[in-house]
Amino acid sequence: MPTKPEKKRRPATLADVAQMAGVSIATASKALNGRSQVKAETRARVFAAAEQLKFSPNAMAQNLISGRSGTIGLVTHDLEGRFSIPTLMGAEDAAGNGRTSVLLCDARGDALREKYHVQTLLGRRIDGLIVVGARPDPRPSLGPLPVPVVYAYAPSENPHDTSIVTDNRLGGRQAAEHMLACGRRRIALITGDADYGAAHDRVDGAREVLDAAGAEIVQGDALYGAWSEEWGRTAAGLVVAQHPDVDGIICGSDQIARGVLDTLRETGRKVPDDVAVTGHDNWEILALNARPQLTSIDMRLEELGRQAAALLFDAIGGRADEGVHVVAPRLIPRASTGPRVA
Amino acid sequence: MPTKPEKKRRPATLADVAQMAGVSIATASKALNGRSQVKAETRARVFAAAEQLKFSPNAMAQNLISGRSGTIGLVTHDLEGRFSIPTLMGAEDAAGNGRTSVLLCDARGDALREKYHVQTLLGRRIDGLIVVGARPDPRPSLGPLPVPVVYAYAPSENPHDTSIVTDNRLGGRQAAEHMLACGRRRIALITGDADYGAAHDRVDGAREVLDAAGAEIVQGDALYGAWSEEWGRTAAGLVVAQHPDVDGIICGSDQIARGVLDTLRETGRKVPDDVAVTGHDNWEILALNARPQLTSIDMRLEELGRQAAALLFDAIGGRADEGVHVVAPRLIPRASTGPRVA
DNA sequence: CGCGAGGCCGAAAGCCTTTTCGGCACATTA
DNA sequence: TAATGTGCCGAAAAGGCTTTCGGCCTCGCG
Repeated sequence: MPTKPEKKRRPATLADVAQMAGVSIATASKALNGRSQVKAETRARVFAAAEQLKFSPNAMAQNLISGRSGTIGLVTHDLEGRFSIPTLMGAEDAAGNGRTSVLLCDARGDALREKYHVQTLLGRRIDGLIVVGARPDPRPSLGPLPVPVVYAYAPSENPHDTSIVTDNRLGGRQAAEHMLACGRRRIALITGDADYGAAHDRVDGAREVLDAAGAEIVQGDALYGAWSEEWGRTAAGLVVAQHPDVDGIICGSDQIARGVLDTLRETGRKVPDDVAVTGHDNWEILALNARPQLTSIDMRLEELGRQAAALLFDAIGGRADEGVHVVAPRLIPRASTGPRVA
Repeated sequence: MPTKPEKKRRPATLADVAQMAGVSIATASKALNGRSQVKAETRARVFAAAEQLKFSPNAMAQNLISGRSGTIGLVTHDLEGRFSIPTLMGAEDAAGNGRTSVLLCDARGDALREKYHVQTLLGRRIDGLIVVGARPDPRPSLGPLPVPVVYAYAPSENPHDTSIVTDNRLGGRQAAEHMLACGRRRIALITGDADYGAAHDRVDGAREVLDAAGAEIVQGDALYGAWSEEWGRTAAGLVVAQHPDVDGIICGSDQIARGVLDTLRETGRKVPDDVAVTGHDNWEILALNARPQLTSIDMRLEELGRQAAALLFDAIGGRADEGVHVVAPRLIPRASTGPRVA
């Protein structure tokens, strides 16, 4: 059946409420906002009228006065990506609990699109901006903007901007320390694309710990390749062929670790009895479905996002805190690591 | 150069531009908006002033007049989820190309939180609302709202709402037809949680095609279990033990398919020579890393999101199109299917 | 009874922009 | 010259709300 041409009923305004309650607009406003200069009985009348008219204050008008929009912009570069989403979640969470809403834009790694989005967001008078990167390497600064900016996951190249990132070096250390705690002494490092600073940071952290403990890094250095299971299988094949006595493999990602586990199983190594394996990212869909389930480094990205929002709110409140902040990851122990079984 | 002691550098307003250009506010507005009643030379002066002051019109004031906010709300229930994100991307894409921005809220499957978010979104005078579900089963309607609503991925229970979903039944048919095209005649169906309507829809679609072709469904019915690799391994073990002559397995998800592939390899079956396998969802991180790479049904969720936005814009424009719309999935052929090799 | 003190309420300004409409200056026509 | 156009521009209202400030009324106290 066709739509009934109902008269377009615009939403109730404060004036409507005031009229129904028999008071002035000013009084209605004060009543609804809890100002003290209204008699209790009057206030009740106003509330009743507002209720009946389903009045909800026009945020645009309110913001026009206050000069604040009660929104923050969230520009992401990787909406389909694994890493930006949890960050976004944390930020949305921190914002949603308050009175601010999130305007989302996806710039898809395109600087031009980013600029365009930032411009329209500024036109909407956002109170602040969070920029979520697609990968952890530093990115160009947006330059001075009329509102505070926080760079999350990917830090700004400008140290005077406010950034918050995950501590990849510490993640590497945690993996290595865990290996040592499991009694492993001949460790292989298999990681992804050497173009990623994060790959090196994780390796550096691990090497620092292993060197200090006098443990061996088989082949002397990490194996760089790709962030894929395929590379994990290949690299693990190399390692077990050339160093049959390897007893621990630290992987730069959970995908790589999945590949490593496959090769180990197919070459007859028991995990963790013969070889312990750690992943990185704690991507549960991979880590929990692995055989055995995968010990992994959780970057706590959601927490990162939450803190990004917290930093932003601080900056909006005038307490800017420039520089690069870090969120400590944590190791989630599962069945792929444990003591050696000789 | 006498600089005024500006205490707080608020963003430039139209009045500032007008003053600098030596014209009235009205003229400045008309100049910037391309109205015809301005002399070219005057217009140039205004533009120059705007440029210099970095003027960007206050969207809140504009919207206050027009009554439209130029924003749409996007309520998701599964921000970390695999399925809502592409839908959200498509919607963001469709909106971002126009002049509308997206206000994002995550309700986390909580109806109360959803209600709260919808309320604040309405306060912000969104022009429309998209609700993205976490799973494809029908969900309660939000009831009549002062703005158009489109339910994406999870349809509304109310057939008079506008919903858009993926065609799971067709997805099942596509998988089955592909199996037949590959010459398979003894097919097993392994799928996930029987609580999901989508699981049944996919099975029904497949059965319809297989029955029509007179092909055998081993064990007579689908095996329902969980959406996990573990279940895929287990179920595949059952199937090959009881029906050694199975030559095709249609899986309800890529995760299940991954598990199935593992078991097939470990029981010495060659894929696709002995058994062909299809997944569902085309989750590339799983499908592309599988051995062999996995043929899968792509639900085209991004397209679904785009169409959701398109439907919403239509409704905002007065051309509402109620009912449940479907997006056709498509099969992505990869190495896990192919002709039998006797 | 007079007077200051509060307690409540309402008129009006203001936020920033768009849009309507009236007015002014100049050119054209009768 | 007077009447009519035409092209540009500006005053002012509108949009919904908050806030300031002045005014009225009642009350308590001297």
